[in-house]
Amino acid sequence: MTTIGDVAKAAGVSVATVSRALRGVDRVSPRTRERVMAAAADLHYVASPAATSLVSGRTRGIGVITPYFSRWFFATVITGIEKALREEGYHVLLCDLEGHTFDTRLPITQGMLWKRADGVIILNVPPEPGERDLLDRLGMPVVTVGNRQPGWPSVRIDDQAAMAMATEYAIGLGHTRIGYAGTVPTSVSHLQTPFDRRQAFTDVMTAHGLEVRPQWTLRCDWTADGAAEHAERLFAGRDRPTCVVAASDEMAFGIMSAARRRGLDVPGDVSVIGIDDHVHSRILDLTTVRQDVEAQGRHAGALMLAALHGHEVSPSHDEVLGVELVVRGSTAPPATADRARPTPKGVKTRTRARGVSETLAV
Amino acid sequence: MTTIGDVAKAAGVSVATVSRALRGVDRVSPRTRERVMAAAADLHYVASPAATSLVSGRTRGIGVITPYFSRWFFATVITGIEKALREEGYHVLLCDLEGHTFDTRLPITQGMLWKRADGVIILNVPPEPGERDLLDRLGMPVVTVGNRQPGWPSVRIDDQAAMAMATEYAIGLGHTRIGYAGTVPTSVSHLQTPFDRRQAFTDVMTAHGLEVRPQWTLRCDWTADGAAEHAERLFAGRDRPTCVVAASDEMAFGIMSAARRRGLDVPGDVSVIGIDDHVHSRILDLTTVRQDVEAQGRHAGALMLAALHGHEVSPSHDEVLGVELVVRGSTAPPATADRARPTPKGVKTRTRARGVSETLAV
DNA sequence: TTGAAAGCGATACCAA
DNA sequence: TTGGTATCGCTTTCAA
Repeated sequence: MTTIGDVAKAAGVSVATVSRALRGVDRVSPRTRERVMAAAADLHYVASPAATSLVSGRTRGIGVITPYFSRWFFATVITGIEKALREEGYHVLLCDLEGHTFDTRLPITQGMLWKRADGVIILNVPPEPGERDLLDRLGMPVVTVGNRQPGWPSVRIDDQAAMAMATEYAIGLGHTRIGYAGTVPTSVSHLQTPFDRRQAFTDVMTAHGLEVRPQWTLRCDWTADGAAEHAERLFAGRDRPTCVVAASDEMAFGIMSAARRRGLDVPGDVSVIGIDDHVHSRILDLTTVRQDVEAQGRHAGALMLAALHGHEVSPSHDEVLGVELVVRGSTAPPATADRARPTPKGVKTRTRARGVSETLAV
Repeated sequence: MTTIGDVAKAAGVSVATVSRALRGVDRVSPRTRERVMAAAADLHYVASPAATSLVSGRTRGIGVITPYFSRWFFATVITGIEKALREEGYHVLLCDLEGHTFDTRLPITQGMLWKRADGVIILNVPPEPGERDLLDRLGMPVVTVGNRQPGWPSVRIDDQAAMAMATEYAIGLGHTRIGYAGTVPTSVSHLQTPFDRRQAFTDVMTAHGLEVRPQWTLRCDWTADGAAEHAERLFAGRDRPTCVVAASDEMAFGIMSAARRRGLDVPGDVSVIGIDDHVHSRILDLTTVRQDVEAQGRHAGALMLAALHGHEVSPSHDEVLGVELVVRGSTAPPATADRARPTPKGVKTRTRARGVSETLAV
């Protein structure tokens, strides 16, 4: 393993000069620098991050905490984060919480990530109290994605607005018998996204004088399989909704599948709408409210870099990316409703939603 | 930031003793250890990985190189890796190659990963020559997933066997007009999985005296969208196959979608079969050849840990996990064929394939 | 512009 | 069983 000393020897200068020359800072004569660079290249020299980190205090690593790495949404956010960070020579330390409860997390996150990272990006999970303490104590920059946490800047969409858009669209088609998928898990009732989306659904329904029927609310986890299972039971009954609004596209996939398995036509017998615009939503012809997931990751990364570069990032910074309705073939007016306002299948309509409410001040 | 010195002072011992007590190695009197532990806990002491790494030479980080980590397969493998490594206190450094060509990769992988990691796990991509050099020079353990590379142990499935299983099944149903999706990208023609699967398809077809028609071979990338686009063109013609074998489930999704969009019934007019058993394959009722993706990640992680613990891991170690046929509703005998060997839709058949050909010797 | 030397925070060897 | 100390590889004053 070649060290800075080897390079110094080869270039005939001191290690201090090598350090300065290689980092491009400070004054070093062009000729000296050239010699140093040549020697370093020759020897395949790469500075030891451990040594650099020990003296400088920074690691060039950013911890990313995610509830489920393998789910499309999270993996895509992280892709965005990684791309943004890589440009500046930072890298991602992955911390997947899958399979851990609120209680068993701390040891994982603790020594595992802290002290190895210069900052942390937290996806969609609220911090455990011990983690908050730790982060406050360490004073490292934190950015959240997908939800707001007091004291930390965030990047997200407006979950309520997104769900309102989906629900309004369903109602606008003439549906009155509307089911819902995406309840708040009782084990982690503090998850903002499930809570906000359900809230918005209920609010919009109520505002239109429509009833939210408990028996039409699928109490499933946020997976396609889970939704399919619950939806099959729903569709088995005689008294079923003409439309189901799902809080995520993956659940919507499950619902469409269950409907067809029960011999129901989508959208003829039942309409389905989701939120996300998952990578498979186009081919499955799902009407949805689109969010740019990778962009959220990129923005979070940029925010982190800004903080790392010493730019002031306000804890109240709240970057809300826009969403848009993407009408596809899984929705239609209800079979029995009057067709005063038909939206012909196949015509793609796009509606812009709220834009960025506050932009990154770099 | 509390250091080992602070703990030593608080416990009234030397730093050397603190180091020994905390790591649990060496002999330290129980009473001393207790005092040290108490002091450390009190001060929220966590050893600096940088300092530890500088002197010990190890980082407890494992680099994971992946072509696209937001794709289901890769994200799932990485989940498995992360779980295995975390148990032993190792963590994952992500290196996504997406958007990089063979030529622009080295700088990314170079200083970014090397020297920060104790080992590297490479998913499905062959190493760039410079990377091979680097890895050989550094002499760090390497494990590959998804394909074999000379000199490095691997974890994978038998791609040829998997594709043979799919193709045989299609032929066994009576199909003779069979299309294929999953060609080898010309830009990276050395990718083993695409190559092997296509090879096996061709071999099996030939062995049965069946023709592989170029116009029925979809030259698409390995995404659902790409496959859908190409498949729509295929299904637009009059002369179309009665079955399409896809080298991945995601492509199969696209093909099913395209067929239905063209008014064709699946499996009535065209059967579709894939490889993977993607998380959505069950709800989409896709017949496929199942592989345990997360297990591949876990095994790769275990292999890496074994190497790190100094156990001998042979470079020729080749761990081949079994696959199994999962029959669902996307396949049926061709409409025009004689139905001598019908496989009733809805009856799930599972066939065990080759098992692990060699197991990890720890 | 360059070099010498003092840390950064741990580990591990050698004494005690 | 414990403590002193050299050492890991680099950055960063402070002098020259």
